[in-house]
Amino acid sequence: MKIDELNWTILRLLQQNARFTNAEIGRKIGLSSPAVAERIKKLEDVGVISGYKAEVNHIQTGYQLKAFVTLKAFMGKLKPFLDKVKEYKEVLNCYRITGNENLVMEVVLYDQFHLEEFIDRLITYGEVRTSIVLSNVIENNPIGKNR
Amino acid sequence: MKIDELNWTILRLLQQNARFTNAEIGRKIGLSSPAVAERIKKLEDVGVISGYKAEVNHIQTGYQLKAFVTLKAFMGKLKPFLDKVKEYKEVLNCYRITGNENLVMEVVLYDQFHLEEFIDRLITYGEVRTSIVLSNVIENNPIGKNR
DNA sequence: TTTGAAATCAACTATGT
DNA sequence: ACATAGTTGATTTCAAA
Repeated sequence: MKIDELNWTILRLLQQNARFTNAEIGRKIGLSSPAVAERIKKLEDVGVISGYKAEVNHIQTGYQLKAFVTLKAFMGKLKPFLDKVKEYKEVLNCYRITGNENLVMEVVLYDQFHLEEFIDRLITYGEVRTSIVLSNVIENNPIGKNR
Repeated sequence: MKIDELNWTILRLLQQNARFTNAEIGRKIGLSSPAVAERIKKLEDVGVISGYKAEVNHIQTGYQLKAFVTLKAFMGKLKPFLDKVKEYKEVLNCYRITGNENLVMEVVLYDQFHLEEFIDRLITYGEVRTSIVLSNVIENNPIGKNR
């Protein structure tokens, strides 16, 4: 799909705040609210916009720690783990990756005891590397037209 | 803030689809729409819900590659990079982390040439490790009450 | 429950092929 | 002449008081 300048602006705005009304967006880009609605609907239909999500502050919900955990699966252990990981509520995202490790997971945890217990669940499947998040340098930078 | 069962359900629903109306949510959990509105407003005020974001499919927008890139900064190069990275449109998220590396970045790229050019920008600041994302095992699993 | 605002739908208009 | 993208105004639905 062709994404023109106006659509890029709409995408940027909705990535910043999905609750902008069509009228507000229209005011910013110089279109009527039905025209904006039409453009957004098309972006949704084509799959450029795949959904609208509330962003939850994990610390406010009691998850004090966030971490990136990689797994280098033992021989024959990757498939079983791919099934198992779906049951882990702590895992926000899990990706297959190239390189020395097979998977990287973004996880939230209550505290260091929770982290320890979580790692214990993984070590039967492979080598585990854990990087605890200290701070956010950039968070949810909207995708835009670049270069 | 105390988050009861109903609020956890509301959070789960809004993380799946931020466009549920108060009435729809109310129907699912057996509350009136104003009651739901009041609960959501409190979750927002307290900061449990920090925003509502449109989710954009990066492949549909022309970014064929997604990767995790870590940086182990050279002596004295971390601070300069923390300033510089804010200018990089490819970087969706960037976190300070514990461990051998200082930073992990989630980036989107047009193609392997773009990736090469991006890495070239980083190598003056430190050691770079790149893991290209092959597939999503778990994507945007909502935070919930667990264990 | 009521009020105001916003989304939706219909009909019409302008522009470009 | 037809297709595409936009406006305007009426109706319905939603959210805020």
